[in-house]
Amino acid sequence: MSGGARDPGRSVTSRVLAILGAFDAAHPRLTLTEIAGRSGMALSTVHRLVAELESWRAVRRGDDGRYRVGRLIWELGRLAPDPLQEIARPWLQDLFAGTGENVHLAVRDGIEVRYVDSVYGTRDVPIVPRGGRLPMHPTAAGKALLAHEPAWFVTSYLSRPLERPTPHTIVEPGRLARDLAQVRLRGYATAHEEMTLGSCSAGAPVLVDGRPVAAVGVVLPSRRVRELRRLADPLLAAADGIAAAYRAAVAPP
Amino acid sequence: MSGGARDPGRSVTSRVLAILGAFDAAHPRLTLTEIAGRSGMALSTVHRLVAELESWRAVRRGDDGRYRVGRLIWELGRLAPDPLQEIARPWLQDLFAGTGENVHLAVRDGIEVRYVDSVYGTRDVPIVPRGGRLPMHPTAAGKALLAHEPAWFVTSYLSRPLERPTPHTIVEPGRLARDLAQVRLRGYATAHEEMTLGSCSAGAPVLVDGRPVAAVGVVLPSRRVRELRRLADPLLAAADGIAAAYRAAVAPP
DNA sequence: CTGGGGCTTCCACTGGGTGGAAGAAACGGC
DNA sequence: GCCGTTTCTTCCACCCAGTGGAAGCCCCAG
Repeated sequence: MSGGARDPGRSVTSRVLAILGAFDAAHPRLTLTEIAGRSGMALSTVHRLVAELESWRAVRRGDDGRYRVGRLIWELGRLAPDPLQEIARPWLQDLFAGTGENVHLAVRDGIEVRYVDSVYGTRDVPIVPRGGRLPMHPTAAGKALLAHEPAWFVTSYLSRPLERPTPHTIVEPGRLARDLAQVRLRGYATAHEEMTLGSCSAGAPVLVDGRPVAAVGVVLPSRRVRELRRLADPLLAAADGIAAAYRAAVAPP
Repeated sequence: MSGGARDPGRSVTSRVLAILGAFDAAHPRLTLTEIAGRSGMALSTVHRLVAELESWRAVRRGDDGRYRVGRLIWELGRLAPDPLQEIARPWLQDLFAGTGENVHLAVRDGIEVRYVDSVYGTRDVPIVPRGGRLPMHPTAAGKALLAHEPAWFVTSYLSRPLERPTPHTIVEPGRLARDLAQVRLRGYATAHEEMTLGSCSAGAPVLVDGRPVAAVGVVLPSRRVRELRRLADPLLAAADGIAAAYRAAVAPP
């Protein structure tokens, strides 16, 4: 460009993105003046660029005269992969590095847990393959998620016959409900040979705005059950770290 | 700009948006050359702009060398209100204009239906206020939605004691399941004084990729039950119209 | 070794971009 | 209803950032 550009060296592209970047979770509706202030540009420049963005429906002017993010961006946003996994990976790596145990990341899929990522060494415990799905109540990650689902979901989950992959699986609604209450209290769930004989695990929920977005888990051979306690702190730290990072991604500074 | 611009009159802003607009549901991953082709710009221009977009994380280069929509856009997309209501309104208006009956739009919220919009005249049937919530099984819109939820959801919904606001409410799991099968077959649901004595209704699901995104409904006073049949066609047309428009919004041309 | 497709870099040329300022419109206090 | 304040819109002289053709690079398949 040119003109009396007070700030030469700044590209038009960066200006356009600065305008879009002025919107965040804390400021989803902005006036022209606010956009100018937040993006550090002259009001008239913002005025012109915003008008063009509006004609492309990248932003939209509401009835209140304020601008919001528009439909074009909404549509494009759906094309981007959910960054959950990407955000979580470093924490999984750290957790694995710090403990040496097999760790994984899981999300709820209907009434099952889906294991979406894992970091593991050579420990001899069974690994659920990526994308693998299991019922929720016999797994630590599943219980961590279930414990934080809305009451109606938990109630309806408990009010049906539950699978029992091992004799240790908890299938009595009352006992399972008490277990879940315990999970909410402690902050993490455990499972002792409830899914597979020979291994136990712990799982902590990744809570974003109270919603269980995912769960982080560790698996150990049963003979080392006692060590689960030791793993609780790093596990919770990882889960909270992921939650904070995810929250930050959804609501940038 | 300037230079040998083959296409003077085109602003930088429009170029940036044309690049982003090159991505759609059918083309979520694009090479540089493809972006250039789809946006009608010189490769070198695209190269430079895309590099800058990447530095802002508006796009992102995958391991395969192709570009995808980036995190910035993903984050911004979450700030835009879901255009469902906006998309549906014209169809609701048309439906109301064509039938003269009170019509509404509803979505599922947990295990209830939430009425998010309505268009109504002076007909003397009770109106559910915007944002109002009701159980799913006694309402036509609720049954339209429920009928297309995944099996696990329906099963668990049916396997608990169901509220019975009127003596006509269907609460027997078997009968309700048969009713839902019927809904899937006919394409729309009906409710005869199942929620409120004195009024009946019909509801059709808005199906996008098989998912019940919303439901459109009409309410009549009970004495005019017979007219529900007559309303089925326009109702289904509206639901399909909304589905097509919503689908188009999620996956632009 | 050669051809080709996709990506990257370079650079002479130029017209689209800039922001201060003035004017219009909407708002709010009295 | 009047007037000061805030926000938005329009205008325009100035000029540098943007453009795209072309040449070079890299990798892979034949």
